[in-house]
Amino acid sequence: MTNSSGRLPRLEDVAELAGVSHQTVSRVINDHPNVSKGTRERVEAAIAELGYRRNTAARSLVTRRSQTIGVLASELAQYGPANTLLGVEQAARDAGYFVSIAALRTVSREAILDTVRHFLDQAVDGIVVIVPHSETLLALAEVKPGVPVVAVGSLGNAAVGGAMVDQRRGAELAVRHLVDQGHRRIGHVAGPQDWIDGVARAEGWSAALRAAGLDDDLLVVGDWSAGSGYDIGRKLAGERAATALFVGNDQMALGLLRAFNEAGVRVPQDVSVVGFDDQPESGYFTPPLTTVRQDFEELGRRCMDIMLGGIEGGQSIGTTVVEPELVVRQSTSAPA
Amino acid sequence: MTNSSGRLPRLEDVAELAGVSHQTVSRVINDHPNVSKGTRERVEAAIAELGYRRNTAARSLVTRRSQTIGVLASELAQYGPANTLLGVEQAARDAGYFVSIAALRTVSREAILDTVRHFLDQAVDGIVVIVPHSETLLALAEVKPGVPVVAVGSLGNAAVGGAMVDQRRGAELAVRHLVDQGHRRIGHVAGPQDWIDGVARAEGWSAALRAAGLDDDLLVVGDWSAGSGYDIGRKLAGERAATALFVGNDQMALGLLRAFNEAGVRVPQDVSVVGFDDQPESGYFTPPLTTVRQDFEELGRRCMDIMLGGIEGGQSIGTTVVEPELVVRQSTSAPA
DNA sequence: CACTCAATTGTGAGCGCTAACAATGCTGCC
DNA sequence: GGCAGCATTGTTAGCGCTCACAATTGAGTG
Repeated sequence: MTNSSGRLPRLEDVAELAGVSHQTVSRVINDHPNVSKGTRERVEAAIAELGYRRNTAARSLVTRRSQTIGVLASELAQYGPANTLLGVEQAARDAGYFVSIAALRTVSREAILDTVRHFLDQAVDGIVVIVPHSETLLALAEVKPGVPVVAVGSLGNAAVGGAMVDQRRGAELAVRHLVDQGHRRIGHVAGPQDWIDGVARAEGWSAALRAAGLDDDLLVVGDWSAGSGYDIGRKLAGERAATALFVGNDQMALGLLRAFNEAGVRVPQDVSVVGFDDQPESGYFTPPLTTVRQDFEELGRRCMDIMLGGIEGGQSIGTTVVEPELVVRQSTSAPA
Repeated sequence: MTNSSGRLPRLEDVAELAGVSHQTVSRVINDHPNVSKGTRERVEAAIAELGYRRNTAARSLVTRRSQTIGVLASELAQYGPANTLLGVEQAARDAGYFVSIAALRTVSREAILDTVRHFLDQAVDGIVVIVPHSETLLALAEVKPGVPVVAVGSLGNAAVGGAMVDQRRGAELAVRHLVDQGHRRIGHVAGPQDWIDGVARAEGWSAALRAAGLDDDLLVVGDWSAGSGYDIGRKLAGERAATALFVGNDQMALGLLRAFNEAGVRVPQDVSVVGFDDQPESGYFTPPLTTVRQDFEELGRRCMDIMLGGIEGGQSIGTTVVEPELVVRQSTSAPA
């Protein structure tokens, strides 16, 4: 810990103190096999005494690796992406990687390419993309970053790894729950159709209905926000075409609940509502929301598993799917 | 763009193509003054032709700067911290810095010191701390990172810069609004008292009440979660001591609203409720929530202003305060 | 006892860049 | 015309590390 020279200690200083060459110290730090036990202990003692820490810049200059993962994200203020980031960060740091982030303010091909370049300037060892728009994959296909890329929320492709929650399965869970309760007219308040999840949930809803021999003609599209859920809710309260609604996310469901409450439509007596995500607040809506839970942190962790496989192995990049889970609360019941 | 050798181009390659020395190229990249117009243009053309990008590792090896800001955060899944991060990221990237993050899973002196070390390994040029616990500042005082540190949510101290929203002022805004409407018994559902904001809002509430000649004896402490708001709401619904409640954040207010609804306590007719934060959903609660808005992104941006001042100037580190704003909706009215 | 072979340790070069200094060319001025 | 003084460009060294290879040691073998 004592630092007489005012300069940070380097390999050479440790070597001198331990009475070995700098190369031997390097071997100790990097866990190379051929170092005798005694030497290793002497070196480790010297490292501890000087409080030596390896200079990352020098290391990455020669190895051409930065021990850094770049996370390219949009919508970071949202529950899902934020928790995915948390999962990625945890797994990355556990694996000895730094995590660099860049938030996309607008999602466009240009912005994505720009940010990838930003990361390449930093010589990241891999890029995790948390941008749930469909066009992301297209933009990614265009750039050849030369490092592994894993896209969250997609199955990826030959060049890009993927980690996703099975959205169609989640939609199916929600619809089946409603069908089981006796509903026959089940509508869907979808997310924007340029979002991967927006499309997947709508498809899942549609497929599950058709599998049950029911019509899938009651579809409205929102923008994920509580505000759009509110607007749609006002409209739907007037029509009353469906006895149950599968809503694309919990926030829209919140707005919808608010609109129904204002309009005197009772949930679940008049209309049943199922959300998607299971945010921490969803159990405290009025009424508490039946919804589909996604484990975002797990998603982030899996994402890093794939990434590490891609970095270390170098072989073709993988894919993983996380299963969603239905959480039944009080916003659903049998139709009147 | 053509890359014949398979290796990334470096300074030397650009120099050769432009017919100058590598040092001149370096000067062009770094915007040094004494380069003739013609040379500069020739070099820039060569850079464009080769698609040259500076090697960050080599640069930071010699300059001892990484152009990276470390963000040490906890509770990143929450609305406030997430948006603060967004503001920091934007300002940092605009200023040409990379942003490295580390999330704290548990807040403790040890964990904070550990993470600071993690950042020092990376040779960050500055550290932004988004950890709203009171003990954070204490832990930070202990470590001498050798780089500027800015703590969000505090005024900092001699060694640590600060950027905060004026919490006491926000609490005052809320209380004054209730007093103006005629309330005389105004309770507070506080956040945890080991959080800076939890304490500051409670103090602000207390001070504003006493300034109005009212009692500040109705205080309950929650943990920020909707669940704790719900539990407290059930208890309060039975007591009915206050005609108005200032709740520490919007999530607890949501839980409280839920409990009141279940218990048949009408808001605002029976009890008025004010929240804090103004999350995007708060306008869609039942009823829409009167609350105090904090501009977290602005907070993050200001934070980086101070940071940049500390890095470039090197002089004593600054402080900034962002003003909160009252947003009146439908959860408050005159007492019955 | 000389020789091979493996285990361990050391030596030298160089990753790509910037800082410090040296060299060059050009202007103006006495 | 010669020389100071500035603008511009080049040269050299070295940041701290890892890699490739060389050197040394010691054990095992015929």
